[in-house]
Amino acid sequence: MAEGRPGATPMGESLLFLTDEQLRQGIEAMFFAYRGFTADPDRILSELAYGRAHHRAIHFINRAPGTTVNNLLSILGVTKQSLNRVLRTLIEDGLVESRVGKIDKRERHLFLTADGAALEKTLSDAQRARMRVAFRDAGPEAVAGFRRVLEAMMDRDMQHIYTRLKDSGS
Amino acid sequence: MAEGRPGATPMGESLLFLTDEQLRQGIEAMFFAYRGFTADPDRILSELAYGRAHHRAIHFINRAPGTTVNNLLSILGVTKQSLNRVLRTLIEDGLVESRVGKIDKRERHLFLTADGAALEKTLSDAQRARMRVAFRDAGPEAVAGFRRVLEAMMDRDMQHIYTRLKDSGS
DNA sequence: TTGGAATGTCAACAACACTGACATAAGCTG
DNA sequence: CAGCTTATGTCAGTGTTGTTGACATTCCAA
Repeated sequence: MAEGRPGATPMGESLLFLTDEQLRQGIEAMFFAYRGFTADPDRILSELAYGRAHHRAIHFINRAPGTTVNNLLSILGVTKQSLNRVLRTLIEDGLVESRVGKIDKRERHLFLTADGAALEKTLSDAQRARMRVAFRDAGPEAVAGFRRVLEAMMDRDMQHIYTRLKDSGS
Repeated sequence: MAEGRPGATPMGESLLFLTDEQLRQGIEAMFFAYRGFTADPDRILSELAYGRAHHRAIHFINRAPGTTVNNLLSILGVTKQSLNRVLRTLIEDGLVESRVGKIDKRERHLFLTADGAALEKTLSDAQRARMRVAFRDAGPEAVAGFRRVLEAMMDRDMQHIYTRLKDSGS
């Protein structure tokens, strides 16, 4: 989207939202909001001896059941060792099931068990509740803008992954 | 989930943006965007043997020069031990100066040195550059919505801190 | 059969958070 | 002044999450 009224003055009227001060406020808003964003799930997880990494794994396994380990790695952007530590505990605890691939037997396909799905629901209910309040308070146009800015802030790879997930879920 | 029809929805026009699917997309957008948000500073910091915690300290000391340790603690939301570890290295490396309070000598007031200010500029230039592109691509209305949603997502305490900082900086 | 891909595992390490305990200095209150 | 509180710093231990590097296993494909 290359914008830019051809004839308008450069600083005329409305590039105010691009001043360093405005950008800094955006940065701080991201920082404080992310804390709120993770606060509710974090509280639940800490009582279960799990952390954010477990939440993320559970979230995306729920979102794309049967996903392979490699696919999950590219979504989460961590090393396989790091993910493996988390997956191992989730599998040991009976929240995640790992099935050997039928076509390619090297691959492991990941699924939530009933217990895993229950925890996922608990976590995402809490996180969605906050998001719902924020969305409702801000209104639909604000939500559209929120998503537009966030999407533009992602790395290109993440944009693709995000879009792919988004389209698969609707 | 069969939805769609813009005109005749059960909830009266437009509460579509509050469906679970929409909320989940918002959640994933936050997750992926935050990765992008921290990516550029993280790259710079990793070459200097610093981490995100150092960045946050530097950012807020720059934002509120002379702030006390306790004030910084409430902004960052970590324990004093955690913050102290970071501050100690920054002071040792000559990026931050700690001055005993004149009125209350128990307090330490924190300032960036010239070197500290230089690093702050490097980091915030990188982070602002990405934010600027995202803001420009999304447009002013989207930016306003972005900020409205983020603000509504914060914990109440953080809303107050955020607002106070915002008003002090403009 | 050989090479490479996917996965898993072990070890070591670092950043960053936590709790708990204790020390010091300074301010405040009775 | 004595005693309590506050602000800060420090030490020790622990946990989660990330990293590298090395190596083994399995299995597909050329």
